Amino acid sequence: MPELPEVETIVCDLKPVLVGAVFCGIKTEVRACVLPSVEDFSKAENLKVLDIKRRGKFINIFLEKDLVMTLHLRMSGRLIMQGHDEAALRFERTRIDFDKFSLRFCDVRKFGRVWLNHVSDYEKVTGIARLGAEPLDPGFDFQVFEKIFMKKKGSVKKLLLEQSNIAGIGNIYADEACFYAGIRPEAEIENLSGKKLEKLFESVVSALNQGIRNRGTSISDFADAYGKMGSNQELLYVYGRGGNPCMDCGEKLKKIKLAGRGTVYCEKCQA
DNA sequence: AGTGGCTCCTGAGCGC
DNA sequence: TGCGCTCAGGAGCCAC
Repeated sequence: MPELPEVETIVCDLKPVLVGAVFCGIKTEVRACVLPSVEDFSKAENLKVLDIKRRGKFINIFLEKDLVMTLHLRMSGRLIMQGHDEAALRFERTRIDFDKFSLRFCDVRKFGRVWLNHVSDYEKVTGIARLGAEPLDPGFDFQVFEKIFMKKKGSVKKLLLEQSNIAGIGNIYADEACFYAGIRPEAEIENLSGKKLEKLFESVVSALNQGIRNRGTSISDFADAYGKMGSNQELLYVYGRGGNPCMDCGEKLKKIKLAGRGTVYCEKCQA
């Protein structure tokens, strides 16, 4: 599923091609996923793309006339550049046409969303306004991290997954970060020592950066803007490996359900 | 106010 | 071979 590193990969791929392109129209087979409505997007026709930026797992495409197109891939979304005349891709739900190419939004589960809003209210409408810290910002240091989790209650994993704390972490990188840090996902955050919390901070940042370096984790659905797989799945220690031996100690990895998500950890390495 | 659980959705994988 | 069941889960929403 696309998390911060996957979305970052797509945005970096798209940026050089998309900036300066002209929006020509949108077509969809899932009307409920295009907001406020397909018809509403006609007001953006013939407008030029000024910039594209990631925020958490959201993609924001800034257009002329203070309009913003926002996309969220949710669980199974892909965003792939194609020529106008190329056939629809597998599970293609929505196509966003620009003058020189078309962006195909493929999404098995139809959870993905595309919005068009004015810059003055896009953050509120899309939920971006509720996002917490951006973990790749230069200002995101341990002091910031510590402050976020101070006075918070609940399991480490649950808090990492809440987008209002830190934006962009999903199930894969939450499990991996917990493994790096040697912390059990179900550990209560208030019981962590300062040293452990610092280790968790470093682990979160390095798990995300490793994902970006490897152009994302392609477990089942993810592909970059050119339709190519990432390679980070080859470097995962725990996610998706329940029942297999721990790569560090050989112990059988444990799989549980936590915060409603499949969760894998090593009972020996993660105290 | 905060939280747990339900909901959206469909393909893959499995047992029989 | 094919049917039906279970699982995967990001995030909004609602009941308590």
